[in-house]
Amino acid sequence: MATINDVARLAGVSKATVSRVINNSAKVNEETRAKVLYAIEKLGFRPQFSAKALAHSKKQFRIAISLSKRMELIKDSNDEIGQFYGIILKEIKGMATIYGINVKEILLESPEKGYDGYILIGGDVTKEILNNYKIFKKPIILLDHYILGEKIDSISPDSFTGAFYAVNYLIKKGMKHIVHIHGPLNSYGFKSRYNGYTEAMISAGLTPVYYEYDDINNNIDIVLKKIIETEIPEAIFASNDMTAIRIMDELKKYNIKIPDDISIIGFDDIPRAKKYKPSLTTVKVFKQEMGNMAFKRLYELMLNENTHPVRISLYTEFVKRKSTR
Amino acid sequence: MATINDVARLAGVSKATVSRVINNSAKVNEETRAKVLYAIEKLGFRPQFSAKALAHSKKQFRIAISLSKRMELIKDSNDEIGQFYGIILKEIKGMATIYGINVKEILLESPEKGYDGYILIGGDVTKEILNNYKIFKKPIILLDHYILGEKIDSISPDSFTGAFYAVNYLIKKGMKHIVHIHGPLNSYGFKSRYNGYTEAMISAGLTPVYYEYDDINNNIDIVLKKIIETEIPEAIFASNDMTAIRIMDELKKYNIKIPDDISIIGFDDIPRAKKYKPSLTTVKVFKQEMGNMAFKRLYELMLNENTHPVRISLYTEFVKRKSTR
DNA sequence: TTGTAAGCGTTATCAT
DNA sequence: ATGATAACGCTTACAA
Repeated sequence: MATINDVARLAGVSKATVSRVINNSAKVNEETRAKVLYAIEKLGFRPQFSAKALAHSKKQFRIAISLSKRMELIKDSNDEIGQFYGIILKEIKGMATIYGINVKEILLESPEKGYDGYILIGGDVTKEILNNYKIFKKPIILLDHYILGEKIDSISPDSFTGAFYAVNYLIKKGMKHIVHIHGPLNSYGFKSRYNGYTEAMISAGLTPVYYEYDDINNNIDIVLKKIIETEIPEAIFASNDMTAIRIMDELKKYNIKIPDDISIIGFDDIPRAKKYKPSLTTVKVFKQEMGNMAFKRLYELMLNENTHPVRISLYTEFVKRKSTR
Repeated sequence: MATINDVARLAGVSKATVSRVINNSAKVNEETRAKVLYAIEKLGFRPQFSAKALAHSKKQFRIAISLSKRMELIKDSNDEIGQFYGIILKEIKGMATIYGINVKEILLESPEKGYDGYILIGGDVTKEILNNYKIFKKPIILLDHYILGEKIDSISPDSFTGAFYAVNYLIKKGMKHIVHIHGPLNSYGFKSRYNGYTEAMISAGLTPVYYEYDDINNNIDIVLKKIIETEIPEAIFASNDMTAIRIMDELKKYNIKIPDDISIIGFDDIPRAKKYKPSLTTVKVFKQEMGNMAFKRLYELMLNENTHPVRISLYTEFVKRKSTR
């Protein structure tokens, strides 16, 4: 277990010098550098991240969190943002405080230079937007999103598995006519839930039925009308809890009983899901943990640790409540 | 940025006591505990992982790495294990040395109690085997594997995307008749590559053609014969480099020219891929980084940090060499 | 250009 | 039951 001290001793220099060599943080005589490099090689030394991080802990980093225009729009009409991204945001800011790091919220569509790292939130990030951040040459995290082909660190819930098991729950209850109402599929999360639903249906020999719902126009009444006009399905699996709740609101107008006439499942487990009558069966997304991991990962990257980009999926949890049989 | 010192000061105790409260590591008077808890709450204190890890760095952990019987079997007939898992293993052991942690290799099928953490390697881990490890109640990492429905930390390459882009490369070259030779699909990695291939083919309007290859019986000659008997495809995408190399060996016997008559793509980028004539076009899996991440994640878990289980996928990289047009 | 030494936030040993 | 203090491995003023 070679430490910087061992290297220093073998190379016959001080550990400060070793540190300088490792980090290229100051001029070092070529001969000295060679000696140090040799010792590092010889001992198989690799700096320990914890020690590095600790020593850095008073360093003043600045990070930016980017939220899209669309979120700002929706924010006014309902509390979707607060119930989901709000929790994530709070965690990130909390972690930042602990680590003594400055956080600024900026508009996703207007990238601002000058931060040590960026967390881009939600499914509105496109390749084009991303490119405008890449040019800053600073670490970037996609939170609750992923873009195929982009080697950018990404943190998201395991939507596929979550959806798969939720729909399977309905199937095991003997239901066959299960429809999926989903948000825009350019959002990776929605797309994965869509895929999870599809996979569950197909492998059970059932026919998937999809309806798209646009949360900006909030056209759930129209969508639902269309669904009901043909036949009331046994269950609806919605892309997220907000949508599920709106569906239930609408269903009440038609005097359709939940869960007796129809079962509803959402996704996210926002606080409201539990309070609503009937309480909403859903797939819990670990929002706080997502925020935490996003922060930690960004912190690692800012300290140049483990820089190979990764995609992190957090396991979800099926939560049975009153909206399903 | 509250530290343990701030908490101690506010609670009017020493930081040693605060530490005892946080970790439940020793008896603490109920009143004192209450004061400390209050201070923690008030200040929003959360211990900093780096500091914790550093302080723990002399603690003697013991971890086990489990390799399957099948790997032992294959190991004799070729160097597949060394070329792929060998690199991963080496990295894990290297990290362990740095962290002063003891590593023992054990047989996957014979779980041994008494370690502080386990890394289970490869696609041979079944739910049943996993259960025998779970009862130890110690952190477990699945390396290069994932089991649907099991909430166990998992590290693997992003095989789907890797395969998708590799096959797309061939498609863009104008090829239409591309077959996939894959290993056992209970291995998550093989399954994902299979899915990536399928997705690429289907979305290009092409028909996927699959052949399974069993690396224990090493029946590549039979498989290849079957393929050629009908028609020589324009390209073969193999589940991994070892298989691709065997295919090329076999192809030479038929005097079929690579890449003129047929293009070959593998997966993994094992050292041999580069040396082989013709050098093998492949998808690079970051083996060392995988080992590194597996170790780090296990270490976190052993220190009770960030315990929510996650799936980590490492981005891959397409490497164009001479075996493709 | 290099070395000395303080300091980062925890844990753990040893007193009390 | 609690406190004082050394130690963990590294970075970074400040000195030389």
